Amino acid sequence: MSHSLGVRQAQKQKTRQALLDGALGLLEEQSLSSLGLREVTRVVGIAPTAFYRHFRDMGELGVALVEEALGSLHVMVRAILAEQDGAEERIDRTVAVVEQHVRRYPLHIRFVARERHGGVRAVRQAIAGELDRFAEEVAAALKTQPVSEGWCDDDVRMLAELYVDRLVMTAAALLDAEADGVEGAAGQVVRVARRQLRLISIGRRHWREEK
Amino acid sequence: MSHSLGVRQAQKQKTRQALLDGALGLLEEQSLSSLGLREVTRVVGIAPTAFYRHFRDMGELGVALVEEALGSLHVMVRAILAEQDGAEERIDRTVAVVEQHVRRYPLHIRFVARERHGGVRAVRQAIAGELDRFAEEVAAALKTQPVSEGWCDDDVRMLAELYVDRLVMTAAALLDAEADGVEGAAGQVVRVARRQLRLISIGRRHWREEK
DNA sequence: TAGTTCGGAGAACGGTTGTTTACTGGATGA
DNA sequence: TCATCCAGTAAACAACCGTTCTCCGAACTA
Repeated sequence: MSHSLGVRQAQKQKTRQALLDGALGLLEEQSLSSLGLREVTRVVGIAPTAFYRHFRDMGELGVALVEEALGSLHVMVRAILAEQDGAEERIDRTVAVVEQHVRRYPLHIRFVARERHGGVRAVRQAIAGELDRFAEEVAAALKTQPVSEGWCDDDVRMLAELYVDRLVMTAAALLDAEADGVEGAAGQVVRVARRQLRLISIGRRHWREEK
Repeated sequence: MSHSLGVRQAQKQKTRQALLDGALGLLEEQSLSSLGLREVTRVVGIAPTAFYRHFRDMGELGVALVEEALGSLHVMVRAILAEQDGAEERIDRTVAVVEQHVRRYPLHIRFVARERHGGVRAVRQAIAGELDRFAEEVAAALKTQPVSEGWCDDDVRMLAELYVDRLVMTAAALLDAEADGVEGAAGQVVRVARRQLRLISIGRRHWREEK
């Protein structure tokens, strides 16, 4: 396999990616359900009708964007879960990774936060499903940690969901803070997020001894 | 003051409310930035041009909806904070109130969850500001509780934000669960929410003794 | 009662939308 | 080399959009 793709398919994937990128850019300042097919093709520089060669409608493009956006998030979470330090170091590292991810993929974060409860059903479901797999992955990692000894699977899962939600919310808040341009707002968000994770971590350590 | 309002103004407020209600209904299945002016007036049963007698554009109507929706949320939170029972009873009561609120004002909840990160800047800012006042109110209530002794204001505030976010997320999840129609999904959400609040509550009790 | 105010109606505007149909020309594969 | 495929083009369609301007009639005010 000297060339994994023919010229034909390579070019097709190229304009497909251009459509995704163009749409993602436009979605910085509007939501998916108001994004027009013509608007996207205009930005990409192709004829409106060419859109149909790649997606049936904007909803399908949205679902493709979900896979792209949450794929990059998966990388982020794996980077966090790989750490084996103490609780405090892990928290600092977690928030730092989130911060860096927001700076690298701001449009992805914005898209996920916006369309998670957005107006397109198929996209909402795609995000929900992906975040679900996400929580499952986090739960599996939490389970291996010594602190989780004696925890039932349901409790680990609810903790994982708490973490995932918090990470997404923090990322969105961080994005808003940077967009507002208020000096120091981002730093404030980071410091609050650290303390919130710390409080959850404390609750986790004392979970078993209560009931 | 036998009649607080003339027939004129009363009728105006009536159709204004009809516009808000009509828009809110349409917003169940789409987002604000894709909602058309004509679409709303058509549902209400008035001429498109009459819209301008009440709002400059859809963004302004959105901001008005924010005030209406979060006004009802304020009532909910006050009901929660008024309780003076033990931690466990308060958690059960909190989740119950949220559950009942979701069932009474599903469209308001949907709107807030959707437009919190939505495509209309003015509406986003209105929601953010309202949730901020919200967190402040919760923080003030938390501060009076014995558990908060020795807490600095910043820490109380970060806890309040954690609670507010959690409540909004729970309400949205509850709404989705009921919309999906899966039997028992709502109950599952409620049980998870209770345990998450319990874990946060435990973290809160052991906060001071760490660090 | 006479004059004014104003919420709403109606028609018309230029512009944009999604989608269809027919077509072109270069990559593809026998 | 030659027939086939297929990503992208071009034109046309009816439907809808936000907005302006003009007018009406009922509620107000003096």
